[in-house]
Amino acid sequence: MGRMPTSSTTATDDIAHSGAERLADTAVAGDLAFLLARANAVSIAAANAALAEHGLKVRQYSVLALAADQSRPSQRELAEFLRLDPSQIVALIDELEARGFVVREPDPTDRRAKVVAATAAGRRMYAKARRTVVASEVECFGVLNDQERCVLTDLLRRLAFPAR
Amino acid sequence: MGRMPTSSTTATDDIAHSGAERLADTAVAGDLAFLLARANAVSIAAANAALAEHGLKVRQYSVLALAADQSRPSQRELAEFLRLDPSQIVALIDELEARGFVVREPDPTDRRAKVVAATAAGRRMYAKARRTVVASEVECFGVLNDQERCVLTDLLRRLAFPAR
DNA sequence: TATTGTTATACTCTATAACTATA
DNA sequence: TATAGTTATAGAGTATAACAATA
Repeated sequence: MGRMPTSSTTATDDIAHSGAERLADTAVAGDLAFLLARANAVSIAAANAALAEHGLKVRQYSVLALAADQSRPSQRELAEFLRLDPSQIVALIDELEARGFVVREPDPTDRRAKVVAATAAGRRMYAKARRTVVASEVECFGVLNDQERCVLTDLLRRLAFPAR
Repeated sequence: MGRMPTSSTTATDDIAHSGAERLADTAVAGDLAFLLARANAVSIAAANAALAEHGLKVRQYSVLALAADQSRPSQRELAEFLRLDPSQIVALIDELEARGFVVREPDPTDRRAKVVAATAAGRRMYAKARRTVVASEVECFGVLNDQERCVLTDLLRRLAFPAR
């Protein structure tokens, strides 16, 4: 299924409208790729709505989260992990850096590489943003119980990081 | 998580590179929204690679599939079901119509609406495209067994079409 | 007054190739 | 010769508002 649009609707908006319901019995509606795409669209809409109050987009939030971790990722690692082109990472970090949330530090072991690290302000922003994202995920994924979310996490992890 | 890019890599490309592996233990990597986004990116890449030989994009394939069904969707229904803006549906159908795969028919019950129906050529193309898409899904979702795919379908359906 | 399809436009995201500095 | 980051740019996707025809 295609990349679905990031709607600006809030997580509480009604999402399956009457028109779409009539199509819910088609073969497409049972297709795993389609359901994955639509579920993702719902999830992104919820996360974007939650992050808007912090002036963050979901993409920047992901980078900030990885920078706020102790993992000290290089830009190349971020690109691979987030499945973005390295050239896209540049702008993403430029903006986070301009807002004082992350810094580029030289990698002592490879002078070509730059490590992305969160500043104190970045960690604070991440903590704040994370709370609203978690809240939005409760709305979004709360239709599943704890065990179901565990099962889903396991299944998705295997799809997201297929063994080579 | 952000909309992830549609890579033009084939489904058999190695997807979890060495760089990304180091980040696989971060909090982000266990986040449902992130895994959903990344699994979707993997799935889309596989489907796009499969559809390229038919000159179709995954978005057009979805519309064609729904038109080839007996469901006779209106453009508005397609928009809601696929979570696209109605204005995007126009160009999508324009192209499918120009290639002779679908036609816009007047809805006898509402003269504002247009029903999208597949032509014979459209149904043939859909049948052909479907075979390669199914094959690509085997590659993509084949890491799960039958039962796991069933469970995943159920869980995703509830996320994709949350009760109102 | 509201809805369907359409057009137009601005904006964001994505893909690609080239360049620099290091390895 | 290959890799990390960067720049530039063209193309695809997305969001928004307005319009004519119809309800």
